[in-house]
Amino acid sequence: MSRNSWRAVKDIRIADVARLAGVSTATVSRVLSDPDKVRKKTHDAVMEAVRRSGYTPNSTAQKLRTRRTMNVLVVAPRLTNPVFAEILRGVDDELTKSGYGIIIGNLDNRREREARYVDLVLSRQVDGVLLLTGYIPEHGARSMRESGLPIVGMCAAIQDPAIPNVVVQDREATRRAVEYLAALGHRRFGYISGTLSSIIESERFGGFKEGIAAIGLSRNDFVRWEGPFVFSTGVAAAEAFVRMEDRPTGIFAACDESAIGFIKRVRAERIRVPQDVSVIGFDGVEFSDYSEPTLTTFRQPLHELGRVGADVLLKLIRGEMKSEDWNIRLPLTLLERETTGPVLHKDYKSLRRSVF
Amino acid sequence: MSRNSWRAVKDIRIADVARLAGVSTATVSRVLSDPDKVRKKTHDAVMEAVRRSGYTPNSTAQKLRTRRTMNVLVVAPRLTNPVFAEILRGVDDELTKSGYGIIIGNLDNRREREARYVDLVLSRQVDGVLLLTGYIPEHGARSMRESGLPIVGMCAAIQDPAIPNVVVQDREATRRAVEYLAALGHRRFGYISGTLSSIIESERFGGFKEGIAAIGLSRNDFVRWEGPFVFSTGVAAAEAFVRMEDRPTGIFAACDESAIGFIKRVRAERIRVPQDVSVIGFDGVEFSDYSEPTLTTFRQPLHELGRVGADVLLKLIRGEMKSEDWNIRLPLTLLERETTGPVLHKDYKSLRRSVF
DNA sequence: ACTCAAGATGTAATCGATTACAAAAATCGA
DNA sequence: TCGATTTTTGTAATCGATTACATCTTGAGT
Repeated sequence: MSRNSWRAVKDIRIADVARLAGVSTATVSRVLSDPDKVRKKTHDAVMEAVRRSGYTPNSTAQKLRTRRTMNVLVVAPRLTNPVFAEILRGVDDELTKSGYGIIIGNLDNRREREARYVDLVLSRQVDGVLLLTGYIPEHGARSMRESGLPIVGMCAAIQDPAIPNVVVQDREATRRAVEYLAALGHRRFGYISGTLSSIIESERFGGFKEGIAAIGLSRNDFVRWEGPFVFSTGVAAAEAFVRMEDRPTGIFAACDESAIGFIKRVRAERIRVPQDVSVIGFDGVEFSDYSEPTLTTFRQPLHELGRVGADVLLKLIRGEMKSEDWNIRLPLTLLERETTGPVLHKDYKSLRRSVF
Repeated sequence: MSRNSWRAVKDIRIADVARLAGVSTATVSRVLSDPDKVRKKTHDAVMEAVRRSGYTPNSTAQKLRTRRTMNVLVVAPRLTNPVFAEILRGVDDELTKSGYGIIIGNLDNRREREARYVDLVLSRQVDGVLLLTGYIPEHGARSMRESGLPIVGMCAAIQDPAIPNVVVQDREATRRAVEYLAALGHRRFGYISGTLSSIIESERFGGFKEGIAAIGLSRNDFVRWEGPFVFSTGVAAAEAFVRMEDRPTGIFAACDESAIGFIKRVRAERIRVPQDVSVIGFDGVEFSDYSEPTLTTFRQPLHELGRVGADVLLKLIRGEMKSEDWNIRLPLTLLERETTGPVLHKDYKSLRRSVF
């Protein structure tokens, strides 16, 4: 069986259409791309030939000739994460309007996969790149950076004047989270981290520490539990939490998954949320609406983030703007729901005694 | 500003490398694609030139010449659905091993988006198609079906001998769900549907009715609540449920989201799960592990489904097999957890009185 | 009817690789 | 060392479109 055994039986080229319509290939091309440049009568004849032959231009040939691929690479750390999936929807909506396609660069949290996507750039398979990671992938001798291709960062800011960033204000939001808990009377805090090497994590932890400082507390007034952005990180944090002598009462989780994992686990120990411990998440993914109790969290404008990022990239590709001075920072919304509340007892141990 | 203002300053072509190495373009090409065909000395000289110039072949030109794009189109109804995201991971793992890329066809539940992806096929931008939908998109005069491109169905079986299906046994599983609830003593059932027009839904509902018949009951012994595969469908079902006189005690939901939406809502009415009503979901997505109570559900082998589907498609593309007689059906696993239990009271009204 | 500009169409180069075929170089045996 | 054979390399056609430039039509103005 030949290697190309699967190919369509009939493959119609522009020359076939030209012959059928009795014109040159140039005319057929013009009819399809710039109809005003040909006479109505010719136009109709060509269109008729196109219809009858079922011709669709070979887009690879178009790409080669025009040097535009109409594709954009979106590099994401992990596709199963609903945050990235939702951003992707926004990106897709915007790109589709302009006829651009998406090629997914799913790192699946494995950094060695980067090489593959850098190659897509170097071999000119895309016209631009959206980075949902906080850094520019390197690869061998050359990198995306040197390719000259437009890149937009959509994670925490990439420090490079040539690269515009479209991000959310996670530092500010995290800081607000601490202040919000403090206003409810909390004075001992827990911080459940995300993936340590990620820039998002360091932004959020940075904001957290700013908040701690802002309310006049110090490094001694909080504990930090570490792990990636997944449910089980919250579960592990909860297990450390229940073993503590002097438990914090206000918990900030760097993502909703770990917040929910934490809550599920502490409730199994008959610790009540929010009466015994308040928990605040981050992201505002859909299932946080359905957790028990409903999660207090910051909702990211994910769809908008995707749309704005894609829009900036398209402007860059079209040469309608330069990279400098494009750092957009979208605000987050605090959803005050059921997992946070005022501190009931200063001394948690006495609380336990009184309840059980 | 010129239209191509973004393009890299230096663009190295194969001819540049050839000149640098003092050989012809044919030799450079051979060094890169079939190194054994050239003398070691030439090989080294060419590689040195490649390294020094930072050459990467223009893959669009390669595609045009070889008529292979090394891309596969994956058509999915909705990307934010964790089920599809997980399948996609499996697909990605398998395709990456063979050097193929993924182009995402996200329908976002809007059927009119199909045209765009049919065009990708007709304009020969992909070598094959994986359908996570239950039907082949049509478009204008021609369709994917006529393109002659290999297609693999990964939803409920597509009825076309030319198209292999790699699917899960959802009909059997749903039937088993009914029998499982019946074994716990349930005799009045509720069925929370998924998107009505989807083939998955009709498969699952079909299995449900088979189960009802198998335990000797009839159409009068269950109610069906309709809606798409989302949380709010379960919420709406719950609202109808609480208004009922003679409530069912065994609920099957066609997806975990609606099962969780249902549970969240009935608990708000102080109806207990599973003491008052048992709920069984479908899919086994990650957050079903963290719902309260932990959801009883069928776990789909999503990652494996993706890998197997991609593998079948690659075999088809390579001409290593024919489409006929390739219908793979993967089994599901029942996760018996906390939302199902034996029937406690035959008469639910007396139950309410006795409890509150 | 004639000129000339504007508009429509055709010819052929081009995008950047791969590869059939031809030509040259290396290898081998006698 | 010579010719036959095998291996290596080069030349040029090819994939299928777009588009600069040349050429031919059309129609307005006089």
